[in-house]
Amino acid sequence: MSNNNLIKGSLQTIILKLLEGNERMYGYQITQRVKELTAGEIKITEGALYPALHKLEAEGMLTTETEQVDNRVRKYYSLTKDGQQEVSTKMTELQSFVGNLQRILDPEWKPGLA
Amino acid sequence: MSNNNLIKGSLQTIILKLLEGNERMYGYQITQRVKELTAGEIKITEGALYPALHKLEAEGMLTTETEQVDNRVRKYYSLTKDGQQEVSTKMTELQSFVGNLQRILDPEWKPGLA
DNA sequence: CTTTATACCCAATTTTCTTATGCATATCAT
DNA sequence: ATGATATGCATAAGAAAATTGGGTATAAAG
Repeated sequence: MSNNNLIKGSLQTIILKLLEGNERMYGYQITQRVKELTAGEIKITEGALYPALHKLEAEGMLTTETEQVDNRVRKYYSLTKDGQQEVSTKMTELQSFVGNLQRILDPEWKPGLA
Repeated sequence: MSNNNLIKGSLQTIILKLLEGNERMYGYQITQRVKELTAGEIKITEGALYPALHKLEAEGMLTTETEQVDNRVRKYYSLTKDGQQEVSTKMTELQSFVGNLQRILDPEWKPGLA
């Protein structure tokens, strides 16, 4: 788990969005899913992930259930009702931000044209 | 200059890219240009901008020339040769990151289809 | 004469991430 | 058997990059 960079603040959105599509996931699984979806280009570090998960749980966005698998502990996270709301909010914000970013960085850019 | 959200990590890229298209710009002008390009949705705070400009200058990406305009000081920033190189690097990194972000957040997304 | 705009700057604090650990089990290769 | 890799959780020190809230100064507008 190491070297990425760029756009602090998108980790929460990533976590919430993945959980929206998966009912429940555990931490390690999230790191693997992100690695898989980005062909290894984005690696969520555990030092970033677990504090983020704990924070989201503390804020009432996630609930947890712990299970024993092969003598190892697994902590599953699921969206709460508030969490489901928050996915939409965060996604809107992020997509809006990315749109604005494109408008600044690429004057030719129009939505819908790559 | 106040309340936005989400720009962590992209400010340097924004500054460099704007300067690439403008020969030289001064700080206040950058804040106005960004506001204009994003219909007021992204506002660069001065507390973020000036430290970023100074850092880029210290790193040799920018050079400055100060001018007197209407008894007010203006500090113009221009890209150095290293700075021009850096624009490409940073743009590639950012576009790559945004692509990966889309792949995580929107499984339907394909490059070139919005 | 106060607000708004122009124009620069800094310091304290907060948020978020990196880096480096620590613990524990299981599997695989040597 | 033993050391590396994988699975799985977690925390702590520090860096990086913002936010927030000042400060200085001129000029125009109300």
